[in-house]
Amino acid sequence: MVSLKDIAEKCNVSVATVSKAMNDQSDIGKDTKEKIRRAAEELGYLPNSAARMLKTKHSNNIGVLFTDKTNSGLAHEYFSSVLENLKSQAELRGYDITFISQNIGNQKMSYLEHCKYRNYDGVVIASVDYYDPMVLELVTSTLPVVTIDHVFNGKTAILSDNVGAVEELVKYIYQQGHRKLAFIHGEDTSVTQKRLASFYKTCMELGIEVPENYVLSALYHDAKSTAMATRRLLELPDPPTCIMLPDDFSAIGGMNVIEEKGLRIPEDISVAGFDGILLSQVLRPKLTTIKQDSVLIGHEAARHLIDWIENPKTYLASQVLIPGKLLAGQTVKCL
Amino acid sequence: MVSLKDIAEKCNVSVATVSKAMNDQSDIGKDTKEKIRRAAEELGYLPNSAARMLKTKHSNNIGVLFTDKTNSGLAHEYFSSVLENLKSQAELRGYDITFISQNIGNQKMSYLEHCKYRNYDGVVIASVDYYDPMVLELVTSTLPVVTIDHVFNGKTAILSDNVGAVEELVKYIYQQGHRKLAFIHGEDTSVTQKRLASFYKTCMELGIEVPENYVLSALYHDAKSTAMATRRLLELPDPPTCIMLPDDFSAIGGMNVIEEKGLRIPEDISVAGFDGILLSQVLRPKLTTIKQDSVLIGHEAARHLIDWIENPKTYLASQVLIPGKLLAGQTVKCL
DNA sequence: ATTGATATCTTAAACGTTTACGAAATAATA
DNA sequence: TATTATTTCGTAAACGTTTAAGATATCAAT
Repeated sequence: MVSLKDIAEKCNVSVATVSKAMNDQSDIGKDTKEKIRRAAEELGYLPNSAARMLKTKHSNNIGVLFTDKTNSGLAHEYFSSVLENLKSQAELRGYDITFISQNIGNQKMSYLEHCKYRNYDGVVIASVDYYDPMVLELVTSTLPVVTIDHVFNGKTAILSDNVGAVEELVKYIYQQGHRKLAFIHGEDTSVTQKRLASFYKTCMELGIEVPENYVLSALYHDAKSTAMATRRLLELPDPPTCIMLPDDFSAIGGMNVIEEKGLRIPEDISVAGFDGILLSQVLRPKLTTIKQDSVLIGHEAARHLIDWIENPKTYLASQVLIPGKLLAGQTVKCL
Repeated sequence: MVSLKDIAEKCNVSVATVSKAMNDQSDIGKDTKEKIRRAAEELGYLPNSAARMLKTKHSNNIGVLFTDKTNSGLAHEYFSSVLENLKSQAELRGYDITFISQNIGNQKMSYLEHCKYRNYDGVVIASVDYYDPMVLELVTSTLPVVTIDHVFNGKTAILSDNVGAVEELVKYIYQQGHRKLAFIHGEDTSVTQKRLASFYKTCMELGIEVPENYVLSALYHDAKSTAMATRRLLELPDPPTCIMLPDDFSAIGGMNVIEEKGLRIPEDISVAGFDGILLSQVLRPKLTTIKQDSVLIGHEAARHLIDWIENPKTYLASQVLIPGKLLAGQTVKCL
């Protein structure tokens, strides 16, 4: 490996001069800078991140914590899209992305310890168990942390506007004439709580009564459990005219049940999804859903984190609300 | 940060002793080892990866090259699953995973340069343009490299058995009585070429003639283009009785077209997918497809790469064929 | 008692950078 | 001309490890 020393010898200058020349410091003459840069080019010089990291204490590397404990994680199109865009934006700003894990070499360590070991400049957390003590340890550290769809005190959070989205969706369904609205939600998370609260609140504002048995629990990204919940709704003595399903993928489970019962969507019963993944726009009938802006969410996560990293003194942690967008498909009938 | 030096002072030994104790070297006494370990624990010692990397030249870090140039990439369930399982297996073996990009800090660099800069111990490549000069540069380097679904000389490749899979699928369809088999393939890649060749070969062996207009080109993971291709097939004077579609997701496009034409699957026409993603098992009718074992592929990629990294002298690059599995659904009718 | 082997620890250099500080040369100012 | 400022470069230490080589002490064997 060719190092600064090799360049220094070739140019008859000191190593310090070479270092400063490569970093474009102001105290090196213009012509020597030229000379050094040319020599570096010729020799095929590449800086050594380890040495640099050892001195400067920063790594140009951000850690991401994604887990797949639930059936979400990387397999979920929403999160993989967030990750993809986080990655591309980070790359533009000159940062690498590596997954935070729990052991390196043969040494077990906590998430935070991993971050310190690798000298990550910052961390983004998404799709994890936010009540895991190890996650807690991480977010209570002094590292710049941005979380997605969950807020922690003193850290910035990028939040898909679930409250606004559900409100918009409910109002849209109301406008189509529906008054008997059911809601199947996913497992209990802060996101679920927001959606559910927004559902109740909007219904109340619109003067819709929501029978207790119109609200059921299923699992995100799980066709089977929403199929079961949907069946329960259909067998009700007074079934709803429209069902809001946990997400676009699990919606398929619900739609299957409906069609197996000989009912037609949306003529006999309406449904709506959530997420706005590619799938939703390809299904027939096209799914009415809310598109979560995973592209912007990924970008903003990277942007905020790197702003924080690079201006730790002036950066103010905040909550960034990313609006969703109603995709009116064909699954909600106008009564 | 607490370093070896701090421990050394506390224990009245030299830094070297501490280092060797922590690395469980044989030339340190049992009781001093104990003492040092305890002190390390008490002080909350964490090794510094940068310093370690600087000396040892290895990083316990592997680079992965995934791109999203096509509409595949991370958004594709197959690849995200491969990545997920690559990640989990690498973690078990004590390696971190970071994405290979093209610029760090404000410095543009090639993939290979990135790898050298970060001292990656090895690289896995998947879902990229394998003819990109920068990719070529990477695979012709001396780094341990394992590629997925593409083979390079001297490197190990983890290959989903596309040839065997297509053969199995075609034979299955043949057994169901079909003789007029159409094939819509994705964009031209080595995977596509294998599938296509296997399709032709198997058909020939079975004595099936394949009219030229039964083989059409579309795009992977793109419902619209396969919809178009499917339409072309349906409008043929002598249409096929079964259509093999590029993959499970794009299959939806084809199935939509068929149903829009008033035809029923599989009563009027049969279809088959490829990939075996979750979606395929949730569609109604359930899709007949080939499941690519993305879990094993991810695991094997990690296993081979790390074996290579840890035994560079004895490791022999090879090609690992991972069999697929026929998932017989309901979309291929028994004639 | 001398030698050699073994076990345990230390010394010191090295990895490739960055950076505070100082030195020398040159230019500007009084 | 003498002084001060400016520009440009070098010295040397530091970051936290690892490791070859050496040192010391212990112990067994001759």
